[in-house]
Amino acid sequence: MPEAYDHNQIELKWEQRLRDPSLYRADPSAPAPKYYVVEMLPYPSGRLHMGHVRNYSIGDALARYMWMRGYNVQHPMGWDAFGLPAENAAIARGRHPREWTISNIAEMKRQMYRMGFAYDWDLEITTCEPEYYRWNQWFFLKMLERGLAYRKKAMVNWCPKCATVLANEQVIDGCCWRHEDTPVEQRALEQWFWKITQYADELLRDIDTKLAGGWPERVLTMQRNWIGRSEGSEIDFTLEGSGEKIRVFTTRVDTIYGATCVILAPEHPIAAKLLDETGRARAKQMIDARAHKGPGDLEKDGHFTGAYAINPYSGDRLPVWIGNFVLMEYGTGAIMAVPAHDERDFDFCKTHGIPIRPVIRPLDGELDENPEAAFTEDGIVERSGEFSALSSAEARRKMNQCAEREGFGKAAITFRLKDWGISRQRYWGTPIPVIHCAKCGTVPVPESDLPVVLPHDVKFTGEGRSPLAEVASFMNVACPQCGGPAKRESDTMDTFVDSSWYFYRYLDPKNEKAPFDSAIVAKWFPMDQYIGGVTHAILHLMYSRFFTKVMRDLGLVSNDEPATNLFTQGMVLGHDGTAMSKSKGNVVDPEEMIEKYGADTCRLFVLFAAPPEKDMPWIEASVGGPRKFLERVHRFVVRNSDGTAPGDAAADRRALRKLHQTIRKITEDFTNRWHFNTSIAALMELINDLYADEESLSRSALDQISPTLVLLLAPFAPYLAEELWEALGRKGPVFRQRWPSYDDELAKEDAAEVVLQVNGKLRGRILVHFGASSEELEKAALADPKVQPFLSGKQVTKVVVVPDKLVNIVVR
RNA sequence: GCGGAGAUGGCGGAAUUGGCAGACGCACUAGCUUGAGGUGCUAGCGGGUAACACCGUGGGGGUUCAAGUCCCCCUCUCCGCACCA
Repeated sequence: MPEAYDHNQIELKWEQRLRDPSLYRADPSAPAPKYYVVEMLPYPSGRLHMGHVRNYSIGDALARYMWMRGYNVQHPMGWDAFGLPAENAAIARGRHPREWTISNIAEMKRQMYRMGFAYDWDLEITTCEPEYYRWNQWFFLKMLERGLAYRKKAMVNWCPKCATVLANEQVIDGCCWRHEDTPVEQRALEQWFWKITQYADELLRDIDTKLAGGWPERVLTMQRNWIGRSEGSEIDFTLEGSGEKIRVFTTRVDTIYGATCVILAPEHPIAAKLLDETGRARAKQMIDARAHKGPGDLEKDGHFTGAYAINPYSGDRLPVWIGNFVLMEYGTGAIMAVPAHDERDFDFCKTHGIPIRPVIRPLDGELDENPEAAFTEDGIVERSGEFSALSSAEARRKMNQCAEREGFGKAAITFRLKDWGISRQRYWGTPIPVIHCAKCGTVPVPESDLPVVLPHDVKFTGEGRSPLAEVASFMNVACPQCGGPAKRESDTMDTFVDSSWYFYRYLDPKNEKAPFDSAIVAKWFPMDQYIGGVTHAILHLMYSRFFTKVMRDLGLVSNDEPATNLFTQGMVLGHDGTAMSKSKGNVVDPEEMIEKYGADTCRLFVLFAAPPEKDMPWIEASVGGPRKFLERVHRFVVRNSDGTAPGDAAADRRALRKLHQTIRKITEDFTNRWHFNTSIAALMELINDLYADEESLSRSALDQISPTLVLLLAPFAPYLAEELWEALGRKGPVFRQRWPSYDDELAKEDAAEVVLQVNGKLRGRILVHFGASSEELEKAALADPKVQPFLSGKQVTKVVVVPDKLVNIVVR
């Protein structure tokens, strides 16, 4: 009896032997085509979770397969090491974020080694190290130079009890995460923004021209919606009295003769001027209420300012309101309300007693004088002066021309996409490299002074201003321009900055002169494959795309997009089919599973349980299947590794045929759609067949089958593959061997099985030689004893023959 | 509300191009093996029937010799966005 499959003994042995990162190194001088595959880097939260195991098992299988296909594979890993949890740990447990983060990284790296992921660890990057984040700062300065970075007042969540700014994820049901009964307020703070909107058009266009086909359609749709381009008009309404202009954005200027009021966002600067004290209190109330907005919709609320504005087309005198449903961040922060032709306006005007004036007639009907609901489709314009009787589309065109001619408006395009607010009132992030000088204003830190190093000794109370603001030695600095006393910026950068370009830095991680060497990047970019969770479909990927375009415009890279292909894997769910969470108690710890079943089994299960793009539940009872399979492979290879074997030609033929069918199947799965669940199922079928014929196989057949089987297993269960490769007396490592090729002739069945149907129902099957003629098949089918009873007393009206496959006899 | 994805045995899933529904695995049942077993092996396993017939891929219609797959209508589930003017 051969020794049993002892996963711990095998895996720990090979983990040690295969530790050298140079084994996984790409060879820059190799003539082989490059393949750059990156899995989204983890946040070092403490331990690997099943989502990581899945993500990295997919990427690892792919990297190993591509190596075996002879590609020059680059496969790095790193740490998204800045972020809020580290700071929370500091507040809750008094551990320094740095120490907490570094020890988490060590732990997770140990786990990744244990899993046997094939990374070139010499490329490792850690975003919280000054060697990395200094280039965030450098990019910030470049953005500033190019006018892509600017400062403006923006609203933040504010907890009055902590007297501190809250991140969105710290706001729970509109209240502070630490004070559940304290509603969050909105406060305006000077913050830094990056002008991603300057690239809105290109970001949108390249979705179709550069990404379609290589990125999941779902992600592209989300990005298109997020960018939200919409064409319309901007029109000035003149305030009665002051003559000040209120500019509104509308996509339906054709309805403007139906406007019955103008509504400003409560934050609108003009609103502050028009409102009295009560009005301003109402505005503040609306702003705060919006922050608490839970899943339930907010009631439409409004307040009349007392002012009137003139419709430039009709001359109508319209009341000016503020309304809680008008967003300052979108369009111009002001709208014209056309209740007859917009549902929201209809709602608003109904509740506030504002008149409704229909001006669009449906193409196939009459103008509804007393509408019960808004008619929002295009139609024929009526009661609109010189524009009457035009179609909506034509009216919009003419009205835009008119606005431009008269100087009170123009055609305009608005994006939903907003500029990227990168300021965080946090400690554990990249310090923003600017200095505030009373004399010179906002002064960038000179490039030669980078990095602006995050100070180590900081108090974490979770209260008060940003922690950095309290560190005098950090804050007080001489102004780089005038040398006078000045203060550093105390905000740090959003951690999405770190993850927007890390895949470039991997290629040249130790460069001290530049973020990376452009020549090296040019060789490897764009990434051939990027793999991660769909949760990052919008923000991370949009910011990464933006960064790439900025880097291109800086002359650093020549690619327009970071990745040609994106793959989004599904989530790993608990046994109850819902997302794993501590509160539900359905969390499965990968390390426990590795202990119990082995890393190879974990990988295999996570790839086998579902196709990789789908969510999959972790059902421990099912893990035994892949485990048993590995045991069977181990047993088969070990006990057949030498000695004589009887040899039965028919059994050999069967086994080799199945072997070649399996190679073909797995090769196709890798090429087409990554359905590794079916690849592994094919391997299971193969081993099942081999067991059935084991006694009869010849020595020479076994000598072909076993090594090939091991090679096929290698991308999915690398540890066992190494062990068996060695047991077969081969020189490793196995993931640097050639992927086996298949022979279609050998894979071919001896005879074609043809299905016999009568009226589309299966009645029998026959074996025939391949390429049998339709006449032959028809004759055989009509004569078949299983088919005959279904023909008696019936008239054959038609016979459909699909050669080598099927005969369908149609009877009446 | 808008947009996207999906619904197949007790469970996870397979069927890639309109051509045998349920591959592979789990669970379950029976037999053999074992001193014993969370072991190994063999067989069975959609419903239905003594066996056939027949029924069966969320529901209803349609196209076709043939539909899980194509078309129309409906229901439900998940995800994203959600007053975007």
